[in-house]
Formats: sequence, structure tokens, C-alpha cells
Amino acid sequence: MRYAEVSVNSPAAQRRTFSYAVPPGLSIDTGQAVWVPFGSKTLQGIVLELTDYPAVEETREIIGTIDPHPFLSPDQVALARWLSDHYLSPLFDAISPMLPPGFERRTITLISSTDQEYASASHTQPQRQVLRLARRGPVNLSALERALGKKKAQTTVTQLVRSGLVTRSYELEKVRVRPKIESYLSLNINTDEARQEAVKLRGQGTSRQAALLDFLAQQQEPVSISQARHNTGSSKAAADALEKKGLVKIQRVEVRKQPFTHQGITPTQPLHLTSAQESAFRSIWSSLTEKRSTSPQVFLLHGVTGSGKTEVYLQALAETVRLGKRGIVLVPEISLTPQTIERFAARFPNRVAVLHSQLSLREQFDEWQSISDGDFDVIIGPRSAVFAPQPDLGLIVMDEEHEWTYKQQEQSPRYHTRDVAIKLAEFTGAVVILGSATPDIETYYHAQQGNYHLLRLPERVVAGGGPSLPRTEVVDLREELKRGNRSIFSTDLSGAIETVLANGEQAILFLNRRGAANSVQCRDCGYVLACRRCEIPLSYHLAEDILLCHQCNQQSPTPQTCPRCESRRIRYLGIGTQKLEQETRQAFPGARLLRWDSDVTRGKNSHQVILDRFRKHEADILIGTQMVAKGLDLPRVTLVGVISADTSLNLPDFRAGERTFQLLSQVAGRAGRSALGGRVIIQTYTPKHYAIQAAADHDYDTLYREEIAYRQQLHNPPFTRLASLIYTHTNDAACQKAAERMQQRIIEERDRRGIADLSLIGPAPAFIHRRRGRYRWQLVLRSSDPSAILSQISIPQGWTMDIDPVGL
DNA sequence: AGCACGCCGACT
DNA sequence: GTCGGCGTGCTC
Repeated sequence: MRYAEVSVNSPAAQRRTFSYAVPPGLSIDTGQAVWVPFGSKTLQGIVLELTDYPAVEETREIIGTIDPHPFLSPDQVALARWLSDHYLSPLFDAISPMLPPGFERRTITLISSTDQEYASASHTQPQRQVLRLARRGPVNLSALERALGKKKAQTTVTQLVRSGLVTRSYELEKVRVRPKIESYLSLNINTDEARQEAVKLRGQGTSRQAALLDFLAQQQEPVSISQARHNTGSSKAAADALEKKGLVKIQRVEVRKQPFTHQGITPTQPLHLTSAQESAFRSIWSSLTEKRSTSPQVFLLHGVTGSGKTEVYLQALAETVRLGKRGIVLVPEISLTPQTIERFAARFPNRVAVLHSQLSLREQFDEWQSISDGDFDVIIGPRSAVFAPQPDLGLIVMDEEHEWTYKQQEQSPRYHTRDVAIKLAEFTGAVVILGSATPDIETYYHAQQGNYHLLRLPERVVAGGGPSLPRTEVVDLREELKRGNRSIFSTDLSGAIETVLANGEQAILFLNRRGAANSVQCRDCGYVLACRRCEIPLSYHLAEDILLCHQCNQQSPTPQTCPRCESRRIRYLGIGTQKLEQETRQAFPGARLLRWDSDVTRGKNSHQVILDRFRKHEADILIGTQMVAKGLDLPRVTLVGVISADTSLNLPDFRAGERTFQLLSQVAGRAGRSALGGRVIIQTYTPKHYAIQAAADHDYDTLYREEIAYRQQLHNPPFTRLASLIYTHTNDAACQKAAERMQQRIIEERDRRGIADLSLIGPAPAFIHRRRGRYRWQLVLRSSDPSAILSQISIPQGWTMDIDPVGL
């Protein structure tokens, strides 16, 4: 007898597998999806291992397979196990991003009334309501939950089940997407015979069939039923009738929607490499051709903006393909990197798949199938693309590796794409290239330690031999104030804008905050308007004239009077991009402005639309949040103004300095991408801060030295590892209690196991103390291996764990 | 998530 | 003494 260790799609399964017997005659592979009995339900499961001995004595049998082919490769099975162990996520959550889109189906609970006619006065109001609904036919439990409230519905149903008046039954949610099959028609006889048959059929009065036969006689290739219907008005019935008579053949073919079109993209040839590019490429090349080694081969490609990192990726990928392998290219955000994607598509015509969440489920499903069939040499996508079923993986490229979007935070598994990519490379023998102009401090540390190979591209590759890096000036806003300039533009910045406008060039103004004002205060009593559910100050949004909570997105009207003292004197503090736009319009009345932030990019192609308009010079000044910092090539931009560099610097996070440096460097990189040259002006109240100085000097090494010294001194990563534990509850006191209990539990475990290098910070109210009406308390654990100790502790409901968090 | 088991209070 | 409320543990 064979047994299977199965990861079951149930919240109860957590991080365990369950042993099932493989019924005789059923052939099963690891990675395959199966139906299994679990409690009183039938659930989806993924086979992770086949064994001769089950982990428990009593086993039940696998019901059957869901799909004939395994969904996960053995390497992906290993990766899923690692994800679950490392990030302490339920095993099925770790598998889920690797499955075909739309595969997962939740169970629906149906409540049916038993035959007994009975609704006595002894029943409570909700009981009678449930009985009344159930008598008309089975009711979905979630519908009852909507009607009665979740708790109430559940207890009522349990009571009624116990007294035998209703029963529960389970069904799976209906299949959301399945392969699309199209029937193709072709003649089973030659064209002359077909014409004769058509005449005969017309004589018999079956004109539809005749028309179809005539149409097919004119075709060189099989035509789809829908096309035939469109051209002849004939139906599927006519086709079926002709098939029965043996006159036509019907082939059933799976059709796939290919959302990414290579149309309009001109194929390109490899560019000539500079000597720095050449030597980077050679190092990667030797790893690609090398026999698989035991440790993963990771390269950090550190190259300033415009130094030609992409060309190195492209040639490394071409080499990978030449060696019979395939690649995955990870980018921080698809919608912000259309130019990068085009470059890949142009180098690998019709061999590139682009994945992103804006594809429909059908498109995502079809892409997954095609990738799995090995239809593409290169997959480009955001963090989840690391889980694409790309066969024969030889190279993983991770562009802008320092970007925080690579860390999944909202839902489990809370993984970091970089760590997943490296782990996957370890299992598959693939090579990893991490690329950045401003590498993550931790990545750079690993490169310094020799864990990764460091490759440098120190020079900008500029067509036409322009200047190497833009001139950067730091303006001290305190000095401006002393001189009586209270406007948001320093003298230098407004002078520079005037020059740009006079020369017919373009400028970018960067401000890391949207809206108009970031708080609204009463001048008389000092009251600050705050979100009732999150307790943070509300931001004022000018265009809609509303107050918006930037945390929960809740809108409220702008009050005419103070809600506390009814004073009419209300003032708006701080500035956001909307206010900046207004101020710019007043200061430079002749300039054409364009704003780019998440408030104006709600639609599907809105990013592209704004960018295209700016590139066509329909505007002189682009105003925006960090979006303007992304990898855009805008040759006419000769000035970048940073309105305030302090916004990100003052965040309570040990990575604030690093983050500020990255942002400033990226924004600065938008200036002077052509022979016109460029200038960057950074306004700040803290001009001496090392992060701002280093950014102004384009000096990564100094930033790294400062940062790594602080990290070592304060025992922060990469010298330790962190885990954030957040407890959420509607009651603040209950929340604090739970956090204190957990603290005790962890200390107990630490002392029991004699672990020395573990420290706890908190419990303390989380940085976002209240969100959507729920309080949050946080505990931060610092140790060399936080998952090891936390995996030994049972974590009660209500806790969210984040291993290696990127923001605290 | 849902079901069994087991322990306490309101009632026969 | 019994019924039924809900807190705790298990699902291969």
C-alpha cells in the first residue's frame, strides 16, 4: 500500500500535511492535486510526498485526482515547504501562489430543512427566520450570515441542527475558469465533392448545411465554429449534422487568450557592451555554463541609473536560452515599467509572457497553462512571477532588488521575493542576478561577505556622450525661512524652474505625499480632525473637497466649523501633491502642469496615458509622488526638484535613512538622461543628514558605511533577524493583555531552551495603532533565527506574524 | 470551519 | 437528576 502526504486546503490544516492511502489502481505523483475526505467535507489537496508508511495508523483514502498532471514540480514542492517553515505560514497558503489561477474553490455550507413541519412558539426570532428560509429550499450559510450577522447565524444554525430541524451539507464553489475549447471545422472530402454535396443538400431543403459546406470548400485551413457562424449564419447543429454524414471533420482545440501582443514592437539585436558590462556578463556567463554547484549562484549587479543593467540582463537571458534553459524576470511594478518590458519583448520576439494582476482570470489561467507547456523563454512579472511554472529554469533576474514591493505584507505567506528567488535557485540550480542602482543594505552586506558576487557598472552609458550624472544641490529650507521666503519653492528652485520653462525643457517636482493638506486643525481650540476608526489625522483633498483617511480610505465631508468648538477658523497644515500643483500654478502661471499620483491613476492604462502625454511635451512640469521616480526615460527633463526630502526621513523605522537615499537617488536619476544635461535640487530642513548628503553626492559607498555601522551598533539586520507579531482586536485593553501573554510565552520558551541571542521589543501599540476600528499591539522579536523559536510556540487566533518585515 | 466532548447553571 | 449553554481540541 502506498500513502501520500497531502497539504489540505483547510484553515484547520495549518502547517501540517495529512496522510492518506492511495487507492489501488490510482496513479499519483508528487505535486498533483487530489480530492480528499477531511472531517465531513471533501476538500482540495496537493500531494507533497509519496511514502510506504503513513504518519498515523488510521488513514482514509484519496478520493481521486483533480487534474492528470502535477501542478507543482518537485523543486516547487520543496520551495513551498521552505516558505511555510520560514515564514510560518499555513502550508496550503505557501502552495497557493504556484497553482493555476482560479484553481482554489472554497466550500459552501448549505442549510436544508428536514421534513418535520414545525415552528413552534418556543423558537426564537432568528430560529424561525432560518426555518422559514430553509423550508423554501437549501440556503447558503453566508446568505444567512449577511442577514443575521455572522455569530448569530452560526449559533442559530448549530441549535437547529442539534434539534434535527435542519441539516448542513457542503458543496464546492463553482469552477471559476476552465480551458476554453473551440471546435474547428474542415472538409472530410475534397472541394469538388463538397460542392456537389452542397447542391444535393440544397435540393433536400437543408440550405444551412449547404451554405456551410460551400464556405468550407473555399477555405485553406480549418475554421472555428464561431467564424463559420459569422460568415454563413449556420449553427453548430448544421456542423454536427455534416459531421454525422461524414462530410466534415470537427477538431476540438484548446484556445488560449494571449494578452501580451508583440505587435508594433520592432525586434532588436544585442548592443555592443562597454568594458564594465562585458566583464559583468562574463562572470554571469561562467556561472551559467558551470556545472550545477551546491550553493546558489547569486550576483549583485550594482550599476548607477543608465549604466546599462538591462542590456546585461538581456544578454544573460539570451545565453540562458542558448543553453536550452529559460528565465524569469522580476520587476517591482508592471504598470510603471512599460519601457523595460518592451525592451525584453523586442529582444525575444514572441517568446515573452508578461504577468500582472490586471489580467482577467481567463487570461491569467491561459498564461499559466502556456508557461507550464514551455511556450516562453522569458516570463516578466511582479513578485508572484517567481512562482510561475516555468520549466527548465536557468536564470532569475530581479530588477531594482531594493524595492519594498518585493515583500508581500498583506497576506500570508509574507515572503520576500529575493529570498524566495535565491531559495528556488538553490533547488533548481538556476543563477540569480539582483540588480540595483541603490542596493538594499542587507544585500550589499551579503555581497561584501562574499555570499553574493558583486558586479559593478560605475559609468552611465549615454547616447551622444552627455554628462555622466546630474548636478545635485541641497537647499537648506531653514536658511530660506530666515531670509523671509515662506513659499514652498526656494529661490534656487524657482529660478531653475523659470530657466527650464524659458528653454522649452521639462521639470519634475517630487513630493512624497498626496492630497492637499495632511492635517486639518482648528485655529481656536487646536482640535485636529481624525479618522474615527484609525485615529490618524485626515488629509484634505482639494479636487473633491473632502477629507480622506490615507489608511482606510474612508471619506468624510469638509466641515465648515470645528466639530469641537464650532469655530469657523480652520486651517490646513502640511502640503501634498494637490496643494503643490495649486501653488505651482500660482507661481508659474504660464506652465502646463500634469499631476501623477495614485489619486489620478485609478483607471487601467492611466499610468501610460499620463506618461505619454508628458513625453509628448503636452506639459512642462510633472508633479507627483514616488511614481515619478520609477525607471522612466524622459530625455527632455533637465530639472528634478525635491520639495521636501524630510518626509520619509522622519519615519520611526531603522531603514528610514536607507529609504530616503533610495528615493532621492531614484528621483535624481530622472534628470539629465540626454545630452541636454540635468540638475537636481533637494529641499530639506536637515541638509547635513548623511542620507541626503550621500544622495546629493551619488555616493552609495558612504551611505553603506554609515548605515552598516548603525546597524551593527543597534543590533539591526543584517546582524540579526526580526519578526513582527501584531495582535488585532476591537478592544484595546484585551489587545494589550494578549500581547503581554505572548511576551511571557516567548520569554519562557527562550529560557527553557537557553537561547541567549533573543531580545523582545514591546509590547507596544503598533505604529498604526488603530486600523478600520480595530486596535493593534506589536511585539518585535530580534534573534539570529526568529522562525525557529516561533515555530515552537502555538500562536492563538488574532495574531499576524511577519518574518523579516520591511517596515516596522 | 465544523463537529464532538465535557463542564457548569436553570429547570423538572 | 436532565437539558442545553458554550469553551477546548481535533480533523489523516
